[in-house]
Amino acid sequence: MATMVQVAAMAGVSISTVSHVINGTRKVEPDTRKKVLDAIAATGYRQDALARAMRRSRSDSIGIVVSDAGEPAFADMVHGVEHAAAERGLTLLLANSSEDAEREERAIHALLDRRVDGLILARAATSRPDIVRVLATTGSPTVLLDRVYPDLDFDQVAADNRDSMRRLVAHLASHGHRRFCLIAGDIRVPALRERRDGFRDAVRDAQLADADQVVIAGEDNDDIAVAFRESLARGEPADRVGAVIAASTPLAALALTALSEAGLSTPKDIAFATFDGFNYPELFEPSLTTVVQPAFEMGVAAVGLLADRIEDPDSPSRTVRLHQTIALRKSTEAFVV
Amino acid sequence: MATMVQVAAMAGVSISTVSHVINGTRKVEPDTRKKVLDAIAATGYRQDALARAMRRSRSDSIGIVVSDAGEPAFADMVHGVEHAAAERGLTLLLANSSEDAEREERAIHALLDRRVDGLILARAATSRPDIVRVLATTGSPTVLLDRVYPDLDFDQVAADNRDSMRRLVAHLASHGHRRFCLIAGDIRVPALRERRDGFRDAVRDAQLADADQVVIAGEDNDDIAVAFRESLARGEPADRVGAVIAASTPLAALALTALSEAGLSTPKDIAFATFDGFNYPELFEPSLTTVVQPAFEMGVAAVGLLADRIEDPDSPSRTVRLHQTIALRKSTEAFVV
DNA sequence: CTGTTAGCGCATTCAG
DNA sequence: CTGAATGCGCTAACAG
Repeated sequence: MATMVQVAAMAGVSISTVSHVINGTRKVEPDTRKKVLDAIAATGYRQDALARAMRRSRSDSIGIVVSDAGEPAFADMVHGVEHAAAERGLTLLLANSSEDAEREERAIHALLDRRVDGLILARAATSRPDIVRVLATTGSPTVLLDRVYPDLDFDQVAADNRDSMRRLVAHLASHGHRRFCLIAGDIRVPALRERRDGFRDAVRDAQLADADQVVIAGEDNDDIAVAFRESLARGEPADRVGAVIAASTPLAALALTALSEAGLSTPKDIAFATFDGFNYPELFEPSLTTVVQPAFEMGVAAVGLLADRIEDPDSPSRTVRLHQTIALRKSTEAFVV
Repeated sequence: MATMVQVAAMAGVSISTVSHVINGTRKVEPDTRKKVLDAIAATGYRQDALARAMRRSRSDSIGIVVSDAGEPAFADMVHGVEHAAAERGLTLLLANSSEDAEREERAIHALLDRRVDGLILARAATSRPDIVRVLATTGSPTVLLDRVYPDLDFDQVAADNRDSMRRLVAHLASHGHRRFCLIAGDIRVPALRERRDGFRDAVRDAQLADADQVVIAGEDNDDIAVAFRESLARGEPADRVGAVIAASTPLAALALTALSEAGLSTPKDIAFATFDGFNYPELFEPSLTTVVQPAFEMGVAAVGLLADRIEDPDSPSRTVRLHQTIALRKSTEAFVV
């Protein structure tokens, strides 16, 4: 690859002039400017991003670490981040943590060591508290995405999980459902914990009997599946006043499998709703009532906060909560009262 | 952040010694070694990947560009690439092209400008031929993934699309199906073109009447949907000897929607099979017969070829074809003959 | 076994 | 309006 030196030689100018025409960083005579541009075209010169970043101590790139960019919700967040980053001329470096603390740590360090200007982080369920402390002490601009921690002094972006769950359950309760089974999942994940809390809020609001509600939480999805099957076997929460709510897509998959095995059909025997949902929800039979994250917008918002933080490292940190919409579909269609 | 100079100062040694203990690149007295290690721990020193890459002209990182890491098949390929890259101590930089030629080009350049050691590329349908020429002339180690071009002199990894389609159709034909509708999609995409060709092979092999076969190809999925609906309206290829085959996941989604609108049920009225498939295939009713790419293994293989290429830039290029398995499920369950 | 030194390619003072 | 010179943090000769 050609370097500035060769371009400068060919154009008969100094490398400093070349640098300035490339970056538009000072006035240069149209003639010399043209000579430089021609030389660039002739040599196929490209700026070396590494050398440039090293000299400027700034790379115009940001990193994002998510547990799995293949999960629909994260995929959309990544799309939003890409969109917003491109708009600001930032290159995006993406890494998966696979929901594993060690891989998460490696990914963060790999990104930091490459001198990204900032980091967007959707922490793994088992994420070590240390990692976030490191970020704080080194002062690397960081925004926490989707999985947010209220006690941490970071910029954060998430959906209004608690309120959405509350609204969902309130809606179902207002249509006569009195008995719920919430498959809450791994409540070490803040989003899932928030959804669980929203469920409790709603139960209280609607004055449902606590004894009629089942909440299944746990770290291992296989255990959760077992617990759910047992719950179904005990006859909870059927009887046509029951509803099952899955707090995430993997949990929904597990729940639907168990329901089908138990010979229960939706919404005839039991109502069903989920958060996040599947790639092609319209293809499911019945179509599933789903609380949808504004994932793309969350990604955009994260980049916005990050860019501001990079520009002004000392401003107070902000948390953005985005509204989730509830798509009511057939799986919770009101039974005849 | 601390630099080598500070570590060296604290340890009372030269920076060259620091470098050597970090990289284990020459013998150093256990005592001094310990002093250096202590200083590193005390300062929280981390190697600057940029400076190191610049000096070594090698970054120990590779880039991958796919149309959308959120698509299940690509997500799995990315997982495979990550796995194999981590195993070799390579950092992975991932970018989406969103099936857009311009964004693809930007992504490739962003990666190249950051001096990745090599590139894995699943080209967009509209990918400009130039881009690949640039890669060839600059000699950047590159492997083409999933979407391969037999006339190009690159290392390539793909599934045996043509043969898999041939086997699938042969199977269906042997169970009595005589009339097919292949939703082939955008045959500018090599994988889709190969599948189309495999279909033709099978029709010839089984001596099916050409006039009974429908192949719908096109660049725009909406147009394809319209064409498919019209085909169904004409009564093709129903009558319980018909089968619909979708050549990719988005095409399957479109096909299933149209079938359901037309009031046709599977497999009672019509058989259905697809390539790649959905995230949770077991949740579909009926379960769908699917030709599954060995996506993870394809990712692993791509990294293998790339690492070899980086090591030996002048070896002849290789193409790896991986076998696809056909998961037979209810959607093609044999009707009673 | 360890230290000194010359760049990698670039942005940026400081002089002219 | 332009050029010369310095150093970002690091590795790899080279010299002791």
